[in-house]
Amino acid sequence: MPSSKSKRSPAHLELAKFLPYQLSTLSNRVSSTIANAYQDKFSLSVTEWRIMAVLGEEEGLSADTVSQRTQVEKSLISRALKRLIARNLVRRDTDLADARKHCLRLSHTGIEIYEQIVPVSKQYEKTLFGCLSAAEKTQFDKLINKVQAHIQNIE
Amino acid sequence: MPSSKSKRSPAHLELAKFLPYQLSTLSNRVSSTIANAYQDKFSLSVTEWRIMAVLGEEEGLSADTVSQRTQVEKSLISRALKRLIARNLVRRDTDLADARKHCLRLSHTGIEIYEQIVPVSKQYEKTLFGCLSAAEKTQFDKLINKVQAHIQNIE
DNA sequence: GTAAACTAGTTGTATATGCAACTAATAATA
DNA sequence: TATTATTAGTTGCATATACAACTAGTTTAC
Repeated sequence: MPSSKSKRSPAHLELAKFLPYQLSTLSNRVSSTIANAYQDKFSLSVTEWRIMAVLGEEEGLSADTVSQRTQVEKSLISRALKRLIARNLVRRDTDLADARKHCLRLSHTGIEIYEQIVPVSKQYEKTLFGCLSAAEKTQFDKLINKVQAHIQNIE
Repeated sequence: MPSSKSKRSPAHLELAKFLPYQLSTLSNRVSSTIANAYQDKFSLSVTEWRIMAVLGEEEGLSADTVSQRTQVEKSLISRALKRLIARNLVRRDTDLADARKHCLRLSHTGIEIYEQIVPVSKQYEKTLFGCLSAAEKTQFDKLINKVQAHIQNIE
């Protein structure tokens, strides 16, 4: 005997419980909030800021490496770098060993800006994820990383 | 006495532990994988599919409601609807009570396509998040919803 | 050592996106 | 019942994005 409570449709998707959807709407909300802040306060796009964040962690990377680290398309990196260099936030030197490559680093001004942005970023993280306890935050991070690694594997 | 192990920079951001960044890269990876699948198999963009998913759950919604449910900008909804209606996947009738509003629902063809996509979506969720146990999945969902609600509150 | 294959980065171009201005319909107020 | 304010939806436009083609430099293999 079939269930008395039939579904709306034979195959049915509950969007509210569909992880890719949940993940995407949360991520979009977080990203756009932060993007607005970077734009308003520092006139930087998220891509531009990500490049700076990566270079703030490690100097002398190539554009290609930055692209891999940030998960941003290399053409976007190229155009974003053009703007950052024009604004004198990033320095670019040609690699002595391989003339195709460039060594990227934050300029003096870039470092100053970077150091202004870092606490702002941290504050946003605190505000947006402030409802999570330290344990929950760790848990969240662990889950994200687990899925991240898993997807990287199956690709 | 200062710590013997000084940081690279006074204010420093570890991107690998920065939740907004982690969330964004994971979400982008998941979304683009699924977007490619929808495009290849059904010639639907993610926005188009989301509209169908929402209408598959509830009929007769207005474009505005669809916009709120999907978290997609109303101009994008408008353009995506134009394509869906042109392809005869969605029907649009003018609301009898309020001539500004339209009642949207999946067409007969739309329902057929919907029912083809749902299992594909579910399979993608299973594949992409397959590394998580049922408990972890629940936990992940709970954390996402908690943050989601929190952000909605502070906005 | 030269041709072919590969890699780093840039640019062309088509499409996606999102804000703001707009039209049309309705509701609220005087 | 005019006048104004709101709301639903569309469209204009500027910018963002992404793929693919391209240039230039380097490596590999014959």
